[in-house]
Amino acid sequence: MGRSPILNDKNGLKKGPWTQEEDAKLTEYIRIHGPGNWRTLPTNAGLNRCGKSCRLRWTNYLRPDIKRGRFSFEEEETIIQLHSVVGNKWSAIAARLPGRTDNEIKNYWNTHIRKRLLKSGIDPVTHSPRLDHLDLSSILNLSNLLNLQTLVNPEVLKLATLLASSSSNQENLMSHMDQTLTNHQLPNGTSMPTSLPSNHLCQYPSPNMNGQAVDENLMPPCLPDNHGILPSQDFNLDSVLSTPMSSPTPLNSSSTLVNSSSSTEDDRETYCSMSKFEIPESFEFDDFM
DNA sequence: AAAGTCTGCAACCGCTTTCTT
DNA sequence: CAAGAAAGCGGTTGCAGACTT
Repeated sequence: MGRSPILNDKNGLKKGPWTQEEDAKLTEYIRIHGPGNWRTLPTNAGLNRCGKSCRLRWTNYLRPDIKRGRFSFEEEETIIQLHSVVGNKWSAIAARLPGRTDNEIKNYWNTHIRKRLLKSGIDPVTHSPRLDHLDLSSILNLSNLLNLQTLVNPEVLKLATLLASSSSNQENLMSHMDQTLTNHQLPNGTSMPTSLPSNHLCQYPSPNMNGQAVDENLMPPCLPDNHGILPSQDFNLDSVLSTPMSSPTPLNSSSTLVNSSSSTEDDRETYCSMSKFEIPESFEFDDFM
């Protein structure tokens, strides 16, 4: 694993993977002088590296408080939950996971969690179910797992059931579901946008309330605008975010709703995370950041 | 067994924010 | 207050090893 073999930049500074000798020099120097002043550190420590590279090596790898190895279930839960609130703010997430670096969390997200969410039919950007990426049996599974009766119009689920048991025309169904959702009053009192892109059925209220198709790449990272996540009055985000996670953090637990017989272990974990984390209506993203 | 492909992750890049003078 | 330096951050790259054909 790692980077290209030894390369030198135009200033003659070494790039690429660190050797044990370099690690030892850096560690020893910081042990004596402490971290900081990264510009002069390489010279003082006898390293032919740029300060930035030294800082990165220290913060991401050599720091003594870094926890290495597999992410625990609780850590993974926390990452998913926090990501649903702050998006790709890896440093903010890392601040709540003692011993984990933002880089490590980012990598873990991109290589493990993101894929698993996609596989489970959940959009890793919005944390909403993606009906366009699910077969209908998955939709039904998903609704059971998430206790989605509160999120999705029962008629939609009924339609999905019907279609799952027959081979009806899927396009017609989606069109019908669209219309159904449009008329559906949301549990928090708001209404569906008048025209919702059919491929974003569960992201309501839609990020684009004008009813135009929404390019998910242009969407902001999952702001707490109820993209399929409903507010909970008794949820206190501050208490969650201000508490570094040293033990399992039971948020707003509804994990008992998870149907243990209807999905894989991985899927259950993912759905469990999705169902446990709820955002208060009064949540202010700016305050958190 | 060899070749090709996929995966994981350390490290780099470049932009933004914060600090210092 | 402005400018430059330092630090922070998120996105991306590219290699080694694992896996598949």
